[in-house]
Amino acid sequence: MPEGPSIVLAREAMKFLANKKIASATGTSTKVNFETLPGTRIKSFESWGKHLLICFDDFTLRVHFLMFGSYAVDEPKPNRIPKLALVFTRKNALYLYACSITTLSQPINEVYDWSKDVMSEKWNSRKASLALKRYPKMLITDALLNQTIFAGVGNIIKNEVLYRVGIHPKSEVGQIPPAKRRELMREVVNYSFQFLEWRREFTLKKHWQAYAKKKCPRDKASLIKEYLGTTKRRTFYCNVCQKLYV
DNA sequence: GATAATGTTAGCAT
DNA sequence: AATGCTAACATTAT
Repeated sequence: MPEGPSIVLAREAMKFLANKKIASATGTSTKVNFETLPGTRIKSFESWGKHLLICFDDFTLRVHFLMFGSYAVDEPKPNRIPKLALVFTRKNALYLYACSITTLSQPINEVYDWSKDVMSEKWNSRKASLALKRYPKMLITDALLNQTIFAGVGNIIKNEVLYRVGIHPKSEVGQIPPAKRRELMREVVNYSFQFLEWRREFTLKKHWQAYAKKKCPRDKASLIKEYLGTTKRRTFYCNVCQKLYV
């Protein structure tokens, strides 16, 4: 459930629950003030990168699904204990599972820079480029996963984007030529929105070219699978199609 | 049934 | 002090 586009889908799926009065709030989260919720209404659902934001009048619940988190609308998942269960009416409810929830007391516009979210209409690739300039030795495989630069990009998007633009994951950010860097910036957003549409149609996997693949679709050679970067994440790449800039 | 995976961070070690 | 690494968390498909 975790990458940015999936959070956008979650936000869309929950949208209709805004402005409904909460009848009960329960769950195992240790960071939620359950007793303050009944009687109130969710103002809106927002998202920033991989954060799902449940906005109330004067606070916001920030939900992060990490690797395995999930949600259910109206019908709870059987045999699962939610971190947060919001029941609105006999029919309508929201259940959040295996996620991390925190409460933000500041207005979200003071907390979040929307221009860093690749799924936001306020996304600003120029700012991301400037951020990359500040860390010229950083590997591109790490830079793409850096949520302060590319909020919402996860390991699938990272692998697919690098393959599609032909950049080797071990390339140093500062060595990528400007034209290539611009192409990368374009593809990050382009693929993320394709991800959104393909996931909506349940065909995301079908469109993977590199992620979890064994053969390069262009070269027919083997893709290399290696655990790269500071967080040692699964990385799939083709030594023929993807150019190493060092 | 073991394994590994779409992610992040607290806490310990250097 | 600052940096860096590991363990921990949690669920599901293969």
